[in-house]
Amino acid sequence: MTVVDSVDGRGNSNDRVRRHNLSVVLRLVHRSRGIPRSALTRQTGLNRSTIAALVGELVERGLIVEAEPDASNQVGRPSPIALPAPRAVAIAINPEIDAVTVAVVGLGGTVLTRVRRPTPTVPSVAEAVSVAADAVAELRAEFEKSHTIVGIGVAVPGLVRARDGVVRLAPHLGWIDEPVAGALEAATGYPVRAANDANAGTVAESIFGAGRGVADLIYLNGGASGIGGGIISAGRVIVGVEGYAGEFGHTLVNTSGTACHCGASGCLETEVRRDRLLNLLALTDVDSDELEATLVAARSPEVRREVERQLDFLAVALRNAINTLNPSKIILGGFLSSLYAVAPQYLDAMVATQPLLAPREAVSVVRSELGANRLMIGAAELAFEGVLDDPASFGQVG
Amino acid sequence: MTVVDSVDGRGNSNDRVRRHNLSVVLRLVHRSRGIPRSALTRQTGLNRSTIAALVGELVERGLIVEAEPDASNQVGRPSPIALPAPRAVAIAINPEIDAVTVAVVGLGGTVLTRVRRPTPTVPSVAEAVSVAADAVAELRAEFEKSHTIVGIGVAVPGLVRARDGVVRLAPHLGWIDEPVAGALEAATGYPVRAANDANAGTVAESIFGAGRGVADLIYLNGGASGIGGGIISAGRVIVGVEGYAGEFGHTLVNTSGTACHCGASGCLETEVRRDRLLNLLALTDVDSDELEATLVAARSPEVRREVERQLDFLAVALRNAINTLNPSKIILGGFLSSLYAVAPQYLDAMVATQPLLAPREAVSVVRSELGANRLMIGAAELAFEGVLDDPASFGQVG
DNA sequence: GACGATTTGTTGTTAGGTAAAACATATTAC
DNA sequence: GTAATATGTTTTACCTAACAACAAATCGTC
Repeated sequence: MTVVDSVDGRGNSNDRVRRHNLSVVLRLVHRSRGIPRSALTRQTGLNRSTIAALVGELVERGLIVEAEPDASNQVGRPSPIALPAPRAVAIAINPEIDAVTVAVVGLGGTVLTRVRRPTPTVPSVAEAVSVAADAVAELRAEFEKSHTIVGIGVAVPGLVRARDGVVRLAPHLGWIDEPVAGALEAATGYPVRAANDANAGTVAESIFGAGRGVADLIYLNGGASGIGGGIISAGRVIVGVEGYAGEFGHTLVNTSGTACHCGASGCLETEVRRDRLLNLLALTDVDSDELEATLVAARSPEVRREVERQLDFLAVALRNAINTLNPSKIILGGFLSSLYAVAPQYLDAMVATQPLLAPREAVSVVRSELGANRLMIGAAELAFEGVLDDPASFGQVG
Repeated sequence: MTVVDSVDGRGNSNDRVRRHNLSVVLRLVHRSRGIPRSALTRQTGLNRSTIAALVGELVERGLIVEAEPDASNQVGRPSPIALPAPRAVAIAINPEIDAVTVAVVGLGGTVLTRVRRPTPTVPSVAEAVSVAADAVAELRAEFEKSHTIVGIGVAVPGLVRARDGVVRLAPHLGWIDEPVAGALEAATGYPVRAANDANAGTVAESIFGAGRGVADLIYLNGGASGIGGGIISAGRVIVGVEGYAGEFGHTLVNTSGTACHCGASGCLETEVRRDRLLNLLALTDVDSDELEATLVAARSPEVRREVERQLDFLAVALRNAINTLNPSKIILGGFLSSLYAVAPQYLDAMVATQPLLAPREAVSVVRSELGANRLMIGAAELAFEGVLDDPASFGQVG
């Protein structure tokens, strides 16, 4: 692996080195939530004196703070702990069919506030933007004095064009080719970046959840509306040419399957469905925890059959993903995580036999670790991206 | 897109900047086969004087040469053309079931010599290594005086662990867990890197073939033994955690399909097979061009039915790949390219309806452009990687 | 055919960032 | 309490790229 990246064919000028190094250090602090300066020195390979200068600048800019050393029981002079500064925050927005959720998230992935604004009906773009902008205005009033809001990230349940944040299709919201990011920018004045919700979840799990420290992973999320996912390869999110990558929900898993809203048939998300489980369990409108508890407690053979049927199809999608992407971890979220919780050995057995031997030996299936805040954290990450890429754009020195 | 990459968390020291810039410039020259210095200035964003210094060092190291300016009909002082130096070469090796092919490939992807050494039977690793080492010794004698051999790249029809070049499984050669790279290093004294043959083909098409200038693509190759592939995303090869990524041949395309040697069933490569076409056409042991010519000329409805049946299954794999990876190009090689040549509109129609609308609008299917030298060029790229990453390791200055 | 405009190569100078070395400091081990 | 160890701090030196000024080579125009 190379230290610096040359794929874009851009050269490196002198002060870009500084920017790059600031970015590297800030990212390490961001991901770690508290890391000694000595560890920064080791992990970056930079000189002690250089790290001191970089950390100094980041502190001056208000992006990180230094805390007293841990009682570490280590020989040698203790090293101060670098922490994400509480000042820098991002706003995360997640429109859904029955509500718009808005949160303030700190650097380091801490959710400071979270408000859920129910909508009477499935919101149009204008409604969702209006509700969100209202909430943003309130949060702004609350946080603006004590914090610096770097921007807004939106996690949308649909296909989002990365370049400009246009929602190409959000089937359950009924949105088609809607410039959501642009509308939110106009309504709030903040820079807005939008992405698919499962992609946001992937980033969150990758940095702060079950994927910490894993460079090659696949995240699959089962939601009320369908199945989405995301890919991290060599530590980078795979977005594809326009940002639509990760749609594992429309992988073919059943040649004789039924038609899907996407136009094809036999898709993973037509076979593996949350509502089928709810129906069998005679539940309506429950949250994830309740569904999982009921599912785990269920003893009916019909339930067991349905669980295994769904896991059979999930295994097909996993086999395809493992063979084509060779991940070291597969993280299951939403009701897929619950399905796995009910019969882990059943799925494990299929994952241990269906993919090719070499890639299957390298992979393990785990449940997601982040809870309800996953999308907020992932969306905020979109907004932090600019600061993490170029910390020198934030705050002032002197 | 960031100018420099920080995903590995390494910082940037001062002389690494120089290495990086040398690498960027060399890669541009390598990929372009002849590029004016002024274009290097524009594409890197570096200063004229800096480019002059970098090019000067690369020339001194014997990695590039400068040629007279083109008669360009442009206002202003003409800019000399930077070309890959003829001196730097790599050796490419491709073991197959009936022969071992060895080639000398120049920087810039030019195949200088190519020798095919037939083997009486399917070679064992020892036999293949011995045949290859023989050929390498001869080529070394021929080239050593006038050229500098940077190393050896091996394209293996099987799963290769990237880290150490161990062949985990080459089904048609019957190789299992064989340290091929290590054995070749011992036999030749050169550094050896090995990879899957389809991955090598992907790299070759991406740099010099149908994928030139495309950052997000999928390559699918149909060989006598099966179907392999590779992924380029954001300009980088996706290898996965151990190097096994790209095995599209074992994507499920038929729920009621037959068992595959991989242990699963309904795989793409059990349904889409070259030998079925050969049987129908009453051909044996023909090369790609003959197969394609016969296939295109065939008028029998059985042949047409089989072609369409195979394209139906191929379309499923493409749908999955398009939905999950959102590429802008899909490149078909080997007999998949021939299949496509017979009925392009048939496959295009499926690609235009089965994937999700947004990603399918962004993708086009094309045939591979590189011929028989594809694997040699891709394998050589493995060997060039070290020099391209750190040109300062090659040659001497002063 | 000469002159201006334009583009690029060349040369010398300057600014800026990191590494290295020497010293200072805080902790553990004995 | 002293030695060993690890890390923070300060100063210095080196290296790289940018910049500016000048030179050179081409095209277009009168």
